[in-house]
Amino acid sequence: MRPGGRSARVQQSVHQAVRDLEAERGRDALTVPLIATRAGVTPSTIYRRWGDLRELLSDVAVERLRPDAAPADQGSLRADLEAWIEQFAEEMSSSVGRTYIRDALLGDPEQGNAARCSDYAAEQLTAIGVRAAGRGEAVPGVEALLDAIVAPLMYRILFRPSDTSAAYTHGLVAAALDRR
Amino acid sequence: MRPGGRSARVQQSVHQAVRDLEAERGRDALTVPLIATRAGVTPSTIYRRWGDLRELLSDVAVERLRPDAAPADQGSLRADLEAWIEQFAEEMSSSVGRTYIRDALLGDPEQGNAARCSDYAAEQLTAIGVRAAGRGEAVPGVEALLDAIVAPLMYRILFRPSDTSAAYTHGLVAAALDRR
DNA sequence: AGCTTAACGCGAAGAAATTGCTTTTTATGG
DNA sequence: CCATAAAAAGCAATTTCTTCGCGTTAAGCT
Repeated sequence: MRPGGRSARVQQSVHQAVRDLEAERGRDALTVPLIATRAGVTPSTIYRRWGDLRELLSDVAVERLRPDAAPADQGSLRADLEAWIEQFAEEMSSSVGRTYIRDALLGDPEQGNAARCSDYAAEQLTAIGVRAAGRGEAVPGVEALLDAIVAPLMYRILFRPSDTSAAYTHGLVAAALDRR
Repeated sequence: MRPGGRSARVQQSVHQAVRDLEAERGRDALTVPLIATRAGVTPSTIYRRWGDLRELLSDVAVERLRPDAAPADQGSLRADLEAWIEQFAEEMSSSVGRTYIRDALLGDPEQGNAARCSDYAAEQLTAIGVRAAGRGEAVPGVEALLDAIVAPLMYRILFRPSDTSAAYTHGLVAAALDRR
């Protein structure tokens, strides 16, 4: 592996080309030759590095799913969770959000990219949990929060076009915190 | 749409070809022309009917994910749920199971096939619930069961290569039933 | 039975994927 | 600091897949 120099430039310009073309022509119009041309690279370079279009899109999708800020402090564990999951739901259930999730899941035989998505959520929840513990609040484990809050939401988004409103997500938070 | 006659035969032979070739050469070796030849059909027929390989694989995957029997009666709601989710987890977390889930999810812009997967689980849970209600047991709603039992399991399978053992799934059942 | 038209077959044209070979460039060790 | 081994990218030819127009077949309907 060569992390720097030309390789880095190629990766960057290819990723940028994907983002640009996605915005310009829509995701379904993306092809490897098209991306390669825009990035100033030959198609074989992309095929050799990423394998196929799906894996490339998967990489780009994971980057876009990375949270850009720490979860906001609302003063209490419950409020922090409610605010975070509400925003999370909004992003993920949108048309683009769903597409990114699916892309991240698909082009990824080794499950690595999907795991990174879950790690992002876990990191955010951990930050919320640490802050709450600092306040002296009782905090469920991250696993429990993933199971009770993130998983039901993602299941709905992926499998069932159904309610993902704040009313619903807040209910998930309540169920997670009010458990015996 | 023409459900019968030649169309039905084509669909059947194409689906059969997918299953056969999948077993013979592995899923990654599948291509539209290969499937078409095996099915005794021209490639353009497949492209016209299914659009692309992903949608075809999605259709086949959903069929294979359809439960083949009603959930077994273990004498109580808790035991029924435990037995059902345990078997469900075993099937879904296997290598083939995960592949089918991903295929069903991916080749499906309209979300129809993914929804059918969820419907299968909902049907099974409903059957268990109706039986338990007949015994006079208190039964959570299907939505609650999906959120509390199915969703966490599927999230783990899709996003995090982690524990999906009976110990874990039975814990999900306990959490679902012991909720206030 | 006859009619309409959805669905399939065929073949050509165009686009994308794969691969061997060459060239460039990075990282390392003298 | 240069030499060198090897990784990564470029190039081009080949193979394979995809799309599309047009003719043919056969469901479904009256």
